[in-house]
Amino acid sequence: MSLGTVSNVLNRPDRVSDRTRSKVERAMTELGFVRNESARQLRAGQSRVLAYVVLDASNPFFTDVAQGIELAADLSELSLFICNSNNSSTREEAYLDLLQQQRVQGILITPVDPGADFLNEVARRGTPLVIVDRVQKDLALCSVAVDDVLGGRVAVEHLIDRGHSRVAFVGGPLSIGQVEDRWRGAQQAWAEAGLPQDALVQLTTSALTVAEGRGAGERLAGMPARRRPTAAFCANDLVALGLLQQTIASGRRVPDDLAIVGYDDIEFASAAAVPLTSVRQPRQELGRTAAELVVDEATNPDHTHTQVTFTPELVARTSTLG
Amino acid sequence: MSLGTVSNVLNRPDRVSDRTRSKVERAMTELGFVRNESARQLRAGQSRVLAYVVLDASNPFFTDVAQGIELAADLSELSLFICNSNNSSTREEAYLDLLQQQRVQGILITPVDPGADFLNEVARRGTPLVIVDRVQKDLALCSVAVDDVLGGRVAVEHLIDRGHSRVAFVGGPLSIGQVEDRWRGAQQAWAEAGLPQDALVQLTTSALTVAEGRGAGERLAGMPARRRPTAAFCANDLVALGLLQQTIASGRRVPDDLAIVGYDDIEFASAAAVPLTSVRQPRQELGRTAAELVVDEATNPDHTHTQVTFTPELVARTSTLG
DNA sequence: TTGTAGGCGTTATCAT
DNA sequence: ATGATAACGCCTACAA
Repeated sequence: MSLGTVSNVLNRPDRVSDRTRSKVERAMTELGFVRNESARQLRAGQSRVLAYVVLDASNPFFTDVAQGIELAADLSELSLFICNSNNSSTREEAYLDLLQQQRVQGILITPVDPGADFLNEVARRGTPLVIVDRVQKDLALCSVAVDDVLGGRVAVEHLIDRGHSRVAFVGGPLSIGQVEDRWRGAQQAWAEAGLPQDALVQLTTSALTVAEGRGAGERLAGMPARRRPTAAFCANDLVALGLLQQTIASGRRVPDDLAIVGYDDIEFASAAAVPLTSVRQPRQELGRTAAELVVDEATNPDHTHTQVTFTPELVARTSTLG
Repeated sequence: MSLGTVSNVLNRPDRVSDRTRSKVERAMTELGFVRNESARQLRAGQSRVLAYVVLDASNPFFTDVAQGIELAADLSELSLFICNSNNSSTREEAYLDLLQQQRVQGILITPVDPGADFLNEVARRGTPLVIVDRVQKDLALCSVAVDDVLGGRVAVEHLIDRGHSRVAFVGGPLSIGQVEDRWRGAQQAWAEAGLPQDALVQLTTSALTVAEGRGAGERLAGMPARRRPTAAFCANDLVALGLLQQTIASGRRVPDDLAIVGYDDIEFASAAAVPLTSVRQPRQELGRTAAELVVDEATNPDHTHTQVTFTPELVARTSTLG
């Protein structure tokens, strides 16, 4: 019995006699043999792993996207590793290096900065990479995104429809592309309605978290009543939930004293103190599509880079409807 | 210029003359060279990666645990891969196989079934493994957990203190160890207060999700008023939020018509329709401690298996205090 | 059916 | 300062 035979037991069991095979198998379990994936991969040249480098693993929006990716990965019999960059460029780049070195089949990423050079660099070096939740301007990469400018528009148009003429945009930092787009959309809708520019107030937060939303609520409450907005459009649901919570806790009412629109329509939005009006993105589909694109890029020689854009949709609930 | 020199540029740059070194480095970036981690690892025998196999990536409780793990992993300069078993034993086992084969430094896992043989098997085969959020009965493994029986007790004691004498336990399936423990704790507190056994009603759900919580709310509402509990203790916050939402949506009031206690104290608990009383677990610390234990097991030859148990703490809010 | 040999990319040792 | 070489574990073509 030789080395090659053992390998055959693993890879072409039919070529091995029953007796030899069972003998080998017994030995394996007894000795606790575990295939060395590094060696296999070194020989094979590629792995059966996808990775999703996510901006914030604790934001339910991204875990839903991840679930969509998993769905598609399962169909292609690939495993998914989730890597949390936690909004840090440094961490993000470290993960990208590691994943390339591991020769994963493909990388999905919601990047801190979609303009960063090293993203294109990854693809140039041969690892398929798809941008999730951001459009890529230059067309050197695949991307799957939702039209955030449009999302910002529909949110603010809804508030205008409800009669609000003094509105706050709550979110930040603006260096986050998603935030900037939503803000731009908000401004467009505002301008088109012919409302005075200074009646759309920007309340910048330093992160898109519940805690920052609460803080914004305090700042809002501190404004003189005359200048105080009667409605707020938040850059995501976490901020909106924080704002909602702070507003109610301080004795003001939603939507009577302050109407609130969120963004993402995470599951908790409808379970909030006051069910939250929000701009829904097709989260799972975003993930599924992105995964299909990496797989295509990894396996189809005729792959062409594709930019998919989904359309967001306003879901109106009590927080604006009273 | 030979192969060995190139390797030296990468690993001991000081042994290479400046001219050669820069020449090699230039070539590398031009050609888009990427180190092959498989080959490195094959030679080195081990990797700089930890993995956390999590039960449900979309439950904020687990993402907070993961954040704790990341914190500790960073300190040891290890990367963390998050793998979502999504409550499936099959997926869980597939991930475990893959990770062992990849020779990761260590595995952290919140298992579907902490009694499963293959968990011990992993450790026996040489990959350090720590159980997170479950105690391990036999002491062959490290584990970090919270005393869920105690958690169940304090939750129900709190409700008894508030004067409730007919309480529902909402959660399931009971095959989930955490659920069973919390239910046991609830029963103990109930018995010790001398209350009639059948006044502690069990409302079983098929999963610990918001949707299941809503469903339980409907069943609760359907009970005849005489027998209907005046309070509910939910096996986790997701269920509690669903129940809360359904209760309010159907026009009943919390806590007047129904008091609710959740479990985990996730961030959304305090932002809920009615701020949720919940049993807090030290989530980040759970993760941090677990990571420290795997690292110890991986690096310290004198490592001894340790079972760490944390104590939960009741956080009383409006959903029980009115 | 079973055994043998070469090579995947990297690193460390040893010799130049 | 640089170059040659063996070894890590696995897989596969080929030989016996």
